[in-house]
Amino acid sequence: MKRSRSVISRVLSQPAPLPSLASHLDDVRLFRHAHCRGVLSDDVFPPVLAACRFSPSLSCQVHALMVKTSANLHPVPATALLDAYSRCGLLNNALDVFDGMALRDTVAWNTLISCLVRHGLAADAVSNFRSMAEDGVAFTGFTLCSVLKACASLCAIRLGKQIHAWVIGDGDGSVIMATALIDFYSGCGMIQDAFDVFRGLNCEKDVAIYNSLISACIENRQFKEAFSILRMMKPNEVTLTCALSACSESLNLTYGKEVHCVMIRHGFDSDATLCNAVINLYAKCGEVTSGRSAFELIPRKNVVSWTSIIEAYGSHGHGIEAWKLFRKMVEEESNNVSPNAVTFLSVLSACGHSGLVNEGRECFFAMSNKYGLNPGPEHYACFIYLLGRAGRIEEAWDLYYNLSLDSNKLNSAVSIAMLNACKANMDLVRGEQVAKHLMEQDAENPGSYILLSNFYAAAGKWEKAESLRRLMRERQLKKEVGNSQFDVMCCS
DNA sequence: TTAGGGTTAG
Repeated sequence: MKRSRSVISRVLSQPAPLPSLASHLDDVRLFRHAHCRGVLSDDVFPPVLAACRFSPSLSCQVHALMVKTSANLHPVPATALLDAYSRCGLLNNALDVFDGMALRDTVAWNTLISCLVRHGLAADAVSNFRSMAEDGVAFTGFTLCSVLKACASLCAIRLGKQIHAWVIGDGDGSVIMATALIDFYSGCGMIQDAFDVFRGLNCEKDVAIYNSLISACIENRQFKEAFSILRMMKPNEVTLTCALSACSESLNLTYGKEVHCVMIRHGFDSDATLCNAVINLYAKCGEVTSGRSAFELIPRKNVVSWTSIIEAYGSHGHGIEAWKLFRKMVEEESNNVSPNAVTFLSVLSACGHSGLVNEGRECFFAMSNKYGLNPGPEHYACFIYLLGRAGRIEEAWDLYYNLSLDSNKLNSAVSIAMLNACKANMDLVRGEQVAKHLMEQDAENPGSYILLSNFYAAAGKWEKAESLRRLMRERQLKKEVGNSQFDVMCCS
């Protein structure tokens, strides 16, 4: 921020700006001022792009001005533009900027790779890392941190270990690199290697690396270790969010309440991310009312806050309350929050569990018609489950049949929902068609055999039910045994 | 003057 203000003020030939101008909005205003006075130069664009990197429309407007002044032809402003597009979600614009760059230095490649990782294109990130080397551009620690993230998503252990070996050889003992390595090993399920990186670090450890190790423990279900690390450190908001996540995952409500108290004592109770983790803790541990209280106290509720509380009610069978909250979310204009795909899934699921067919239908169609969101297979599965449970087998079948014409929209979750609908409505003919799809989609999943076997058993087709169990044994497929956990409260 | 690490909802 300091840098951006000084650059702009230099352009305007003005004295140092007032401290009150230190916001993104002020940067943009100053930029507009500079533009009106016709004093735009290449070095104005990077700080302004950093200021409007969360706004697609502002990024596009600045891009237009860059074309007008030819600033887009220079690597530094062009890289800043690529980064702005990447951060505000315009992936194709970002890639076009990179393609149009005549000179691509290390930073430009790093920004591209980081952009691809941010948008979930890990394989493309790795292939561009290789292209970078082929083009003779030297990589840096920045590059490797992004590539390690891609390796974790792809579970590319070999490449990740090669990078680790290179880091050791290069003598990069930075805490940032160590954090990236911990994330990589954790993502690949190699928690001991993550601990080895942590123990082997010779420089001062900061709060982020502790947080990373706690997250690694949670991801690998090592809750005891996560709590031990917590006791050794001075927590910040992120630490407490991780701690709450550990409590939710391990259903440790007692410790979760302690963390909630610590959070209030530290004055972190207006942090939306942390408050959302509190809602999730209470919901997972069955205390929906406490979750609701936490929700009501959040000063600026975001889409995750709303979705968390809707999910909390829905998963505990309170479909009507979940529906009411959804209506409140979309009707209160002051919220300035729109439901996303996860919100719709939570609402559909809540309606399904409570038999709210009309509400579920309204929600399903509003998703695309009103909010422009394409339902994914998980939304179709939820809606078909809801229809089947309510005896609307014809409507469920029409939807399923149309989906079966487009393989991108049909997966095993949708087929399982349809098979359950057929089972609930004793529709053997359609059920057998779905069973065929399911075995094509997921023949390695023991759950599919159990489901099909149960379907035939419910229809009285015992021989078919038994033959599926036999086939499962022959293929040595074993379903993982389910388990439940509960705390026993002792009152003296 | 551009790029890298830790957190929340299904």
